[in-house]
Amino acid sequence: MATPNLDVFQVIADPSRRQILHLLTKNSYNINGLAENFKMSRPAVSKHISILQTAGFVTINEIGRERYCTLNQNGFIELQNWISYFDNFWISKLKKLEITLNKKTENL
Amino acid sequence: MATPNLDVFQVIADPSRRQILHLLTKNSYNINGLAENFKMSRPAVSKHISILQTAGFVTINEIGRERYCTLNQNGFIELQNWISYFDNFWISKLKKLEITLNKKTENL
DNA sequence: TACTTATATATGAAAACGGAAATAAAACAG
DNA sequence: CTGTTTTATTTCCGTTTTCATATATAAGTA
Repeated sequence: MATPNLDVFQVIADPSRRQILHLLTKNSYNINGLAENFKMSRPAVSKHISILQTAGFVTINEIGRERYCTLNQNGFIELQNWISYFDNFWISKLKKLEITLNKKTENL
Repeated sequence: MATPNLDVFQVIADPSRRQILHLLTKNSYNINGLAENFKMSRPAVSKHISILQTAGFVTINEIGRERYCTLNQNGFIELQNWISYFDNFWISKLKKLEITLNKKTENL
């Protein structure tokens, strides 16, 4: 299918894909089952799932001709790692503020 | 400027914008200062900053004709909230596994 | 064979990204 | 105060990418 190799940020940028992930927190679905919950066609869902799988957000269990999708944590971890870098920024900012305040209270 | 009102996911989907955010963890920059760190033009940087500001990732301090950009936590919090919903999914999955294991060990 | 589930391919529409040129506004030199 | 430079934005344009559909194909199932 030549699934485009999108990074995790591009993958979750699409609202339909986020909705799919949301659905998969409730249950495991095959492509048809997912498509019933959307207005888009089955080929469209199939492509999204392919993208989600490639990026590590979804795992597929093939049972006969059906493909059951469940959430995969890997994609989320990659996102979390990116955010945690900035968390450190806020934490160190708080520390600097704390130091500044301590110095000021010393002079009281 | 009619900045497109992108959601936080679309905002961080662009690599240039993520690079800008990364740079802003090191320092506060004005538009020119940012542009010096990229191959793109100043208008391009200006547009990205506008998008980042609208989405709550960046705060702008105007000093004369210059506009100094610093990180704003709001955008990151919105992202974190989305991810935390899925964190709960993994946690409850672990709990279910724990219960299953407990039942099995009861039978030993 | 007929039906179901899913993917592949080709196509079209919409949006994003970036550049160039024009515009706006503030700082500054003479 | 006039003209110039600097900083930044706006507008317009072209390219590229993304998303979705329709159609056709492949493979499992009854």
